[in-house]
This record gives sequence, structure tokens and C-alpha cells, in this order.
Amino acid sequence: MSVDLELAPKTKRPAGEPCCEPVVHPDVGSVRSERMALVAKALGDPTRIQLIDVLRKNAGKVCVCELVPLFDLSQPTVSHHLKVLRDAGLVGSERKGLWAYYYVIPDALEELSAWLS
Amino acid sequence: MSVDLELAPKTKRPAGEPCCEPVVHPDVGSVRSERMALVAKALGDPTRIQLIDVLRKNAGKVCVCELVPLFDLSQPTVSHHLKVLRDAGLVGSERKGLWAYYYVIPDALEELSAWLS
DNA sequence: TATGTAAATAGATGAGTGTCGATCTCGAGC
DNA sequence: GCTCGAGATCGACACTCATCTATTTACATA
Repeated sequence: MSVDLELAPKTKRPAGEPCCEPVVHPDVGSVRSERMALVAKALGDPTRIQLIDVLRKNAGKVCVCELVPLFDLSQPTVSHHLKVLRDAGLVGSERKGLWAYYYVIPDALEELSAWLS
Repeated sequence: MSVDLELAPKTKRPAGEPCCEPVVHPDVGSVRSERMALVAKALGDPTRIQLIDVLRKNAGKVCVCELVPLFDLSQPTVSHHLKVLRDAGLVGSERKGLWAYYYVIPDALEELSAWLS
């Protein structure tokens, strides 16, 4: 096994100039990017965007029984979407007797909005 | 087949009060919610969040050959993520000889940020 | 023209997602 | 206790997605 004795520059730039300025490295694997991606992924469905919309426009807490008929989806499916939003910290829920009420947690939305700007 | 002659109220509220105030309906199936979801979905991956981060921190256009070694991913995979971002209108690209340069399109990010706030 | 290289595309694969019907949970009222 | 109903969970299914290796495309240089 021979060893490369010569450390000759293998850089063979087609043009004389380099392709670009050295880049600023990202915080690879950072907690922040993971968090932003998680929030964005939770918002990456039209139904969930609309759920957030309704919950925001109705300032208080909204009953699930009012949310379900707004969509052309089964009750379990709406329940699933609400769970995704809750797991991402975008909405909160509260049970009162038979009914469950959901509400937006503005901080989480604000967090992503801030990163985008 | 008999018909329900009596329109007696079937509402059997456990408590006397209704579960909640009538909700404001969402613009169901609106173009806007579709668009917001599409953008959010494109951002719903840590690698793509970091790509946006790098492209933003490097004000100009960044060569793909500089982007690839930043991640612990194969070149085709990084290329795929860039394509997803481009298809969503979040970044643009330009070829110069052998190299391809990508840059952020701020308007698209701003659009989602505005919706969130 | 032949060679080397940057980036995109193709194809495969395992994991994840949206949706449904069916079932379970648990509180309310008889 | 028994029944009813709101909402959550389960299990299944088709579809999408992130990733890889292999290949193709397009350009630059010799």
C-alpha cells in the first residue's frame, strides 16, 4: 500500500476563481432548528392551518363538537390533527364534563414567526 | 318508511348551557391555507431549516458545493432538499458553469411570518 | 475528442402520515 | 346500575417522504 507522499493541490477549479465565499456554518443539529422544523411540520397541513385559524378568530376556547362539522373529515381525523397541534405545543386543551375545549398558545406561533423574520 | 313528523329538539345538553359560543367559520379549502401549509411543510425538516439559515446568513448566493459538506448527508439528498425549498418558492437558484448557486427569497418567508402574527 | 467534475435525476427502500371505521373511555342523566 | 353521547384511541390502509446508491447531464480543461 503506497501512501500519498505528495500533497499536491487537487483543486482543479475550472475557472481561476473559487466558486464562492466561505460560508457561515449553521448550528448543525441545533436544538433550535429541530424545534422550528417540528413546529413547521405541525403546520404543514391545510386542515391544521385552518384549525389554528378558527381557534385564533374565536378568542376564547372552542369546543371540539363545534370544530368537527367545519371540516369534511371524520371526528377521529379532526381529533388526530388537534393532537398533532397539541404535541407541537401550538394549542392547549381542557376538558369540561363531556366536552373538550381547545385554544391557541400564541408563544409557539410567535417563536416560528420570529425565526422567519 | 316513516318520516319524522316531530321536529322535537334532539339537543340533550348534559348541562343546561351550550358547549360554547358559535364559532367563526374558517375559509375552508381557501387558497391561502393551502399555500401556508405548503410553505410550512417545506420548512418541516431540520435540514431544510438549516439550509435556509445558512443561505440567509450568507447574504449573497451560496454554491451547492459549499452546502453539501455542512451536512452529514449525501450530495443527492442535499440536492433533494434544495429542490423541495425551490418548489415551495422559498429559494431560487442560478447556474454558472459547473456550479449552482442558491439564495433565499425573503417574500415567501415573510408571507408565512405575517400569517403567524 | 476524451477526461474529470458539479449537480441533478432515477430507482429502491424503510419510515412516517392522513384518513377511515371500530372501539374504548368516562362523565351526565335517567 | 344502565344508557347515551363527546371525544380519544386503535388498527388498517394507501400514500408520501427522507435517504441512499447508481446513473445521467452539462460544462471545463487538456
